Amino acid sequence: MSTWSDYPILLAVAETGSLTAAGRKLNMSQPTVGRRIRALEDHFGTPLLTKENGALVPTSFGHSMLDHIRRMQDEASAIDRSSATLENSLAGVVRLSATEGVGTAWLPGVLQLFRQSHPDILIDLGIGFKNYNLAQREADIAIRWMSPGDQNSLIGRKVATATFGMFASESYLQEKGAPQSLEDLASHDGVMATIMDDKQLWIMDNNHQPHHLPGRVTFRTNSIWAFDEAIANGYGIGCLPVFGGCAGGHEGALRRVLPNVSQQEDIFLVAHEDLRRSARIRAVFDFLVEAFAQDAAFFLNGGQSVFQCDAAGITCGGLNQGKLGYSNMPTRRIPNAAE
Amino acid sequence: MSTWSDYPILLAVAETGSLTAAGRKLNMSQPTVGRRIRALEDHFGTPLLTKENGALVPTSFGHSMLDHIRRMQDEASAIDRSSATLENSLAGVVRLSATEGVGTAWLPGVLQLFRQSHPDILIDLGIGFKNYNLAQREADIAIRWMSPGDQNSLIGRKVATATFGMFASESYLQEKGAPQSLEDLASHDGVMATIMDDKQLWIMDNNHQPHHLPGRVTFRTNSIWAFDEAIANGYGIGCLPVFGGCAGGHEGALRRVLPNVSQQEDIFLVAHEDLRRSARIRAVFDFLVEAFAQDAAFFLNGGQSVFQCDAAGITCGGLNQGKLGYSNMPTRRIPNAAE
DNA sequence: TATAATTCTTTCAAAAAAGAATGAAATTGA
DNA sequence: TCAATTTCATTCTTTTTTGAAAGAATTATA
Repeated sequence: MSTWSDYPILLAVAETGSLTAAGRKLNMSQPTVGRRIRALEDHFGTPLLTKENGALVPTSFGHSMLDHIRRMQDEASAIDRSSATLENSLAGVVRLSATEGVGTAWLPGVLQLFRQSHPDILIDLGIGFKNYNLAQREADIAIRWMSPGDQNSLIGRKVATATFGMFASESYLQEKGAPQSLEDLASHDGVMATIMDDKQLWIMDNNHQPHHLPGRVTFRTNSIWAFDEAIANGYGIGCLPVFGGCAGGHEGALRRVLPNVSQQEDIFLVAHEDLRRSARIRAVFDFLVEAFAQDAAFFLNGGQSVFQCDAAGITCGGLNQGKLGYSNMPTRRIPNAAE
Repeated sequence: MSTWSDYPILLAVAETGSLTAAGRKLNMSQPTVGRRIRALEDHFGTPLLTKENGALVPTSFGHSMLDHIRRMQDEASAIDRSSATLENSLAGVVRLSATEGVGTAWLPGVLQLFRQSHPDILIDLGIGFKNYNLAQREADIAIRWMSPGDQNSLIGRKVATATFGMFASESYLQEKGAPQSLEDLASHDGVMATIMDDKQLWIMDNNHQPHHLPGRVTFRTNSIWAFDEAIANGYGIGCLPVFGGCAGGHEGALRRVLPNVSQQEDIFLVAHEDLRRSARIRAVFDFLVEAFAQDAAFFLNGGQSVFQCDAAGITCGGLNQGKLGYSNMPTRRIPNAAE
């Protein structure tokens, strides 16, 4: 038998640094992973991985081998993608990836609406800081803060513009007072989030570099919820989206400071070119484009989402869904950030 | 488990057109091949092969899949090649590919000499019309009539120039007489061989196109031995290399016609760039370069090979091997071509 | 330093895949 | 048209591979 099936295993071990983690990732037992690696090493007569500081690291030959394996994987992914376009039914799984804020606060409710017209499409929503690899089909569609550029035949579409403002808790303001100008920020505490890929969340200048940074950073996280909690608990001033869902958990407790200072970021819907021909993926994509368009004011100015307040219907698949609120908004939050 | 190991199986079936032949090629049983293909088809939910005129032919999706699989195979081959360069010992197998003429008449004796200094290198000699794919490592070194050009990172080295002349049998000449000029060939019978890749073996003009073709072609083959036999049996005039080994089987029975007409073709030694670093492959390569150089006159003018007649020694691996003839020249030939 | 936790190796029973052999279907050639 | 050959499907047995569990080694933590 060919050694090809062992290659993705080697790749997983190299990426995770352990046999156990690779096994988890590949849904196979750790002994099997170990055996397959050893089989490869026996076949090539040379070690492929060595233990370095407790982690398994590729040897020199292992590295050169992995270069080739990654290119093999690109091709294998292309096969998987093109197979997805074969089936033109409006049934099956569509994997969606989104950042925490939009993904948890806005998406589930909106997609509830989608289910009405497409009951056989199962949405698999991956939330997280991790950028799911669309080329490898870890996700079919991603909602991102950045355009994909021209890389990897990804297509990106700007679907909304979100406004960010500066917020602090009542308790913080009582203690330190509110800044009256951008310059005042230098004498304030700041809470930072690194949720948008690698960008820090703060006021940006025209070159997309943060400026008027706070005098002291008191908390840093990659979770929008922990971020939110930290601000609410008086850690300092933070830059939050004005739209309800994510900053809204403590909307009552938070005060906007420097209300004329705001920051705008575009939201993109990203998918792989190959998948445009898949009926069900296209259905989700088109629905989301429409949904974002309908809720443009929500992202831009905050307030109520049209989907949340029964104010409007959204057409989906040609059918006007009528006025439809939703009830499964997430209510439970991650506990206090200080825990 | 991943489907990767099924990909080369699909490739083999697509290339051979049958499960049985693919099984032979891959050293696996026909039922297994069939099962793996079906597993792939189940996985992708679509047929990959259909039966057309008795042969298995890829479907449209199968075709697009095979494109990717071929690129995967290029990478897998690169892994195999680079693994060959790891091991720097002068032991192991070196796969050589050569055309019938040089491969059977000249090579075995020459390599006998090589064995003296490198007893642990096993030469695996593949003779045949088929051009072994060096990129896929079907062979490590090939002796060819054509330079590889710049394709596939192959390196080619011109090692000899062989002279071809026109030959016919005594019996043919008695019946039809000998041509006195190239123009006379138009009224003669010709025997054609297509042994040099796709080139026909005949007198070439400056553009490497055959000209002064015979009035009638009486026999055509891709075997130099059948070719040789056909000429000896009076089928007509043929273009043969002047060097002993291959035309030499009937040297006594053949007469050269138009002795001032000759044709020269270069012989190339070809290997993959990646394999230059392999000690044992390099040893064979360098030895052959030297051997061809020593026997330049043999290929150019015919007569005795220096290796056959104890006339000279050849240095190999820095050691002068001294005068060494060899005894295992092939004596048995393929039987009469008419059989 | 000792304890806990994690990761890898080994062993053994269970599951999966492979090959051999037989039979059916299709193709080729007379 | 029929026999001969080739190719593919099916069945059964053997072999290989896998996962679970328990033990050893290493790393992290108190």
